[in-house]
Amino acid sequence: MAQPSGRPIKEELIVAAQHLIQDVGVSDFSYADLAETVEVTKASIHYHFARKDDLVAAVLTDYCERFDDQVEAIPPGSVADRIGAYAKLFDVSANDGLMCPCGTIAMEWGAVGEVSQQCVERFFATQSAWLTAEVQAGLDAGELTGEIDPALVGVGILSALEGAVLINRAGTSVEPSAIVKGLMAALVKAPA
Amino acid sequence: MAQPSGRPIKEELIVAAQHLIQDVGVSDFSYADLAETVEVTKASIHYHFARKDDLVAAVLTDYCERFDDQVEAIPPGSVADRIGAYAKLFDVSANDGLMCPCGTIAMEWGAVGEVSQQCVERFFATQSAWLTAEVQAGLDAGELTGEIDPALVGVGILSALEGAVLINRAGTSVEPSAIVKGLMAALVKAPA
DNA sequence: GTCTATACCAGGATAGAC
DNA sequence: GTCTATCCTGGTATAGAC
Repeated sequence: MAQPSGRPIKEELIVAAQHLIQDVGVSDFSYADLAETVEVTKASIHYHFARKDDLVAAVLTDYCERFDDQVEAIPPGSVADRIGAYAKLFDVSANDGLMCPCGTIAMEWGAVGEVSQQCVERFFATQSAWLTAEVQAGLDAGELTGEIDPALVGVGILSALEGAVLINRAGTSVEPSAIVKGLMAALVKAPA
Repeated sequence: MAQPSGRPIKEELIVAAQHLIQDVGVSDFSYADLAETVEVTKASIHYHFARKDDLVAAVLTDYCERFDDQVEAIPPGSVADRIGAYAKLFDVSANDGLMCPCGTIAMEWGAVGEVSQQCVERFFATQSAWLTAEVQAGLDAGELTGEIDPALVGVGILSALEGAVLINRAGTSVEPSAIVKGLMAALVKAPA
């Protein structure tokens, strides 16, 4: 992938583009912006990613992959701890106040190609499923209590996280993980 | 406001622009799009709203006002019912699958002016406060139970609603109101 | 694989007639 | 208050030299 000598420009482009997409979205970042950040010319970027949507798709693919890695790295433990750790992945402090890239795409849905869309669809489905499974495990283990529909709570936590990231850009300042903790508190059975 | 004869173009522009903003966001809608929808020329739009951000600010002001009206119209009743009715305001089926305009602005934060930003900040603060007050009322009335921090749950429900609207644009198809119902279920004390 | 230069188009905004 | 016509800028993308 990376040449023996010289920096791996393609990777640099993906990283910088991801940052821009998280900050201003797909439509509002330009090859000119990216060129300035990475210190190459627009034409060079086009060499690596002929069309803008190729770059966007590469960014999303990369993001989803690395996100999955982070989720897999969550250590075993109580469901509350695991979901707490998961929620921290969305925190403002962990992401420089930037959006989740998949969240921005959801909003700019019509502005990206099919590859990107499928990537984002899969992301939300995967995260929903992971959370649902955790909630189910919590119920099975007797760690959670009350009227709980695992699938609904799973997608609910994901929604709360995405929404929390969003409104934190607009005056709110409550970390996504704190919000989920607040919602989960009522579901966790008090230890005897 | 509206002329005795002739249609109130300014209102029409605001309504159509709001729809566009909810659909594709601020940056991705153009005066050309709007001109086509309302069947006037770009120049005419500029007569009513000299700069694009004037239009955006007008749209947001109008939206927030009408949203507040809808919230005020929620009938008295149990907290669960009231929050349920509130959540329905966000439903996909009630909004043609469109985003909450304030949600789109939160994402495109840097692309709008101060007036618009303040409007959105106030919106989230207001909604958060309303939900928090309802949760508090539910606790006071003994309707809700468990480990509940009203402020955290209030902003949590708002987050879940905004997030649910967002991910519903990307493959998910669970109504925001259903999600909130699922989260609330665990907080509501079973009737004796 | 990176550059300069440029084609091409669309967006926001303005001027000025009607 | 609406129109036609136009300006200017900035965006994506391409051609072709190095």
